[in-house]
Amino acid sequence: MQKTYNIGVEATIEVIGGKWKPVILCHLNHHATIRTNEFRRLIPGISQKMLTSQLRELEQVGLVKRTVYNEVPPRVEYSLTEYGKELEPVLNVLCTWGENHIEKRILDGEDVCLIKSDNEIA
Amino acid sequence: MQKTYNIGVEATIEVIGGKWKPVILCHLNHHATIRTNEFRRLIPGISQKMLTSQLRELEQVGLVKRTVYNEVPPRVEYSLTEYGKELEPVLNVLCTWGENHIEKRILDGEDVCLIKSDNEIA
DNA sequence: CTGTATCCGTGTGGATACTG
DNA sequence: CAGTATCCACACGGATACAG
Repeated sequence: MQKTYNIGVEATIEVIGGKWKPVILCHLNHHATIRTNEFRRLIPGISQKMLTSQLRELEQVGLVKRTVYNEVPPRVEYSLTEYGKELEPVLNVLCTWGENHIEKRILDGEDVCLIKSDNEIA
Repeated sequence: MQKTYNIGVEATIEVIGGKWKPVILCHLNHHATIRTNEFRRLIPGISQKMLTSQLRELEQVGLVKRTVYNEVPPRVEYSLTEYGKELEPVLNVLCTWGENHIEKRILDGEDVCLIKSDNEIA
């Protein structure tokens, strides 16, 4: 049985939709390589379970690469695959629109803010 | 209490996230104005309930405008607001990435396809 | 440090019937 | 034609505990 889509975005949502995947991918878009615990710091709201399950699914569709180092203590690093890097324009535009939207809401007097613990870590 | 975000995309997802909102917005991005029943034809999978509820939420955040005409039979038209039109780059990139992803999967031998009942209706 | 397993509440979303 | 109101199932996702 054939799976059909009526508009391109349906396929996009199916792959990178949901509450956490876009966030995970955006961080990977900014950092090149991220360890598990770094994710838990970058995304304070996510649970262990969600983090691994979402990463596994992104791995399945070939967007994320998982690298395990046989060390003690164990070390696992995640990064975008070549195919995943094709998401860069998508992720950039999703991020910047959100930043602008937050700006707008601040100007509207809402009590929101953006904590950019993300960039310029090095 | 202040609402905080750690990365811009979190705000984006909060507003246009979910299973249907991106699809609805993409269609509005293509058509300028859409009637309720046209939506139900463009998005065969959506239920009446979901369609109206998602449209209401998009109206709430100021992305979609709802126009009611006092006619018999009743006519309601939806369109993007000025602010909603700022989503255009986001929606375009979401659509085209999905189209390319479907292409890729077809080349990989998967039984999927994109039915473009969407454009060139006129 | 990283990852699994389990339990369980809740929101999302579907089906149906009904109103203006 | 457009929208509301119920009822209800299920998967999403959180909390916790445990394992390699």
